[in-house]
Amino acid sequence: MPKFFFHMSMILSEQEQVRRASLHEMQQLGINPYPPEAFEVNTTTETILANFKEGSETFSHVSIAGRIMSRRIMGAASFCELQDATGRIQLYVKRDDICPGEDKTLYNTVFKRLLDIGDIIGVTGFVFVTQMGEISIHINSLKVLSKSLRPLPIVKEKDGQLFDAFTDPEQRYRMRYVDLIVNDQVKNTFLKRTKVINVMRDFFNSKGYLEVETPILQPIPGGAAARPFITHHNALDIPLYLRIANELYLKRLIVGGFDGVYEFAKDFRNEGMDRTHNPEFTVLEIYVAYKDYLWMMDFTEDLLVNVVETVQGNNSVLIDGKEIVFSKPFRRVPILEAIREHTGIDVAGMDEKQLIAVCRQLGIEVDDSMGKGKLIDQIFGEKCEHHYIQPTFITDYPVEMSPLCKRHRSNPELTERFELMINGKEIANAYTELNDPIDQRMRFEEQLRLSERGDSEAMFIDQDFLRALEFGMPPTSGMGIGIDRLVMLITGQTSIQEVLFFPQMRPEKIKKAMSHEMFTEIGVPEEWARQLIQAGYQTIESFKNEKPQVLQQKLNGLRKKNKLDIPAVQLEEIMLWFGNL
RNA sequence: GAUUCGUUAGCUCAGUCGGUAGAGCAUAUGCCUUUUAAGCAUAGGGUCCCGGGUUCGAGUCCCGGACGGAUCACCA
Repeated sequence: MPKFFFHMSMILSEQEQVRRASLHEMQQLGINPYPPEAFEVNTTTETILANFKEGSETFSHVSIAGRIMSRRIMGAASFCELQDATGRIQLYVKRDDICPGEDKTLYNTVFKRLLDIGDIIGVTGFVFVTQMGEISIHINSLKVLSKSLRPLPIVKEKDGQLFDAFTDPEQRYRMRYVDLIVNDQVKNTFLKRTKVINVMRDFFNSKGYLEVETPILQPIPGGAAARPFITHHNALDIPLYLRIANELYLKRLIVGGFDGVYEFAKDFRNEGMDRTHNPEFTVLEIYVAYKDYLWMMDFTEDLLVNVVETVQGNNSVLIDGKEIVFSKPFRRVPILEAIREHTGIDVAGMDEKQLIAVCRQLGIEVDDSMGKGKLIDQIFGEKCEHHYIQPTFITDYPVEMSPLCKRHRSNPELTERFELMINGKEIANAYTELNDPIDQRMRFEEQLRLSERGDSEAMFIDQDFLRALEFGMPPTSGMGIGIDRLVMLITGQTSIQEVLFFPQMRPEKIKKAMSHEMFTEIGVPEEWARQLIQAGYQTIESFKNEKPQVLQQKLNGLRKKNKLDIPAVQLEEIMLWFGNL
């Protein structure tokens, strides 16, 4: 239980009050609006709509449950739309069919008056086609399964055009449950997300690689360059960090003798939030022993072609009006060549001073904390990255940028690394992993020097990881894919919040509705205290500063408006309350 | 963080020159046995984001603030 108790007198809108009254009336009629027993469902709207043929007996006894999404009441017969997990179907509700006896309460009172849009019901009946040609269920029983106390936004649709759409991103993300109920496409995005992950998992399992779990709480946040979240473990009295990557743990498992390990991991980075960044995000990382980054490029191509073909049904996706085609082989471009291609400058072999000069020449901002690696990264990011729309492997990054990556077999200034760029953004990152423990230690120490220069993202030294490498890690290739960004790409979404069920939001401002007790304490009768809250006096201050005459007018106005069955308030009473302040 | 736009009924949105706050849907009531975003009719529903200021008078003008969107910059 949370430690916080909000003492609030809830101010309900008219519609919420009506729904609570309906709930109460149902209970008076002996109907449990939240029954405990299971309701047997024997089909789905999707199954019916896909398979019903007029005249067939297949759907003559259906039992189905879902949420009421619209109602058209026409007297002794009505139509309403029921939405289940698979879609919507129209119900035809005829009074004498759901109320075969004398008692017509279930139809006249419960269905027509006490049920609302948003309520969850279970029905049985038979499927037929209306005169308008719509496949519908003619129901013969109806059971209330859950009463909804808040009105849903009502979104309507005709020929693909939406009316009164629920589109405010803040509302949609904060109340994703509502978004999922009323915005049909939203569900599809998340179904695709799960499908992407399942296809990847199947692909890895079919190769015999092992899905593993590694620590989220880490004493040293390693494996990437980023600012971590920090927390504290009470029993050990040490700081712990939420992981920014799981790379170093997966490599320990390769040391331990597994041939291939992978993890769909939540990583956490204490950085800015925008349409491509959420503080927690999902990354797939996979490590395979006895392979190199060239092998990993082929593997990544196979993986992504497989994912896109399975999820999309073809080999392309459409995003920002651009068609992106996934077919082997993807283009491969060394980073220095990419820079030469887009700037005309050959930065190979340049030292820090020369690189800074190049950045200045190209109008790229630099600062003192930047080393060679970061400068080159900056040039690539500014001048090249956005050009790579079709899947392209950018390879052979400078050694300073990649402290966990093995030096290039033909040039020790470079590393055996690739990033996969799609639609101008990085989707995957992979190395021939550095397994030389002495080189690894030197690279960490270089990071430490960067850190001392003020690079807050430089890596920490993980002594246990170095110890593991010293026992010997087989040559290994590793690869990571940002799952959220991959899903954005495949679903054509341009913001990460659209592919996360519950993106991080600024805490909601809870409007402090003060309790009416603070007014009763100074002698205001209960009923008037409630009216004061409604009149907008939410603090004693605002109340105290009001003129007694104004208060009297407002309260008696509310008395008339709300048809209160109490005598009008007198000025003397109000003066008495003020006296008690 | 910068720029810019926005915040009005349960929802989607109008609101002119500063002068009694509006529409559609939703809700309530009445009528109605196959309707198609909306069956017909009537009614109720507002802290115009918050706080100051100008003014006889502010949803509207000015200042400050909160929250959100979009764009840009940094990180996956």
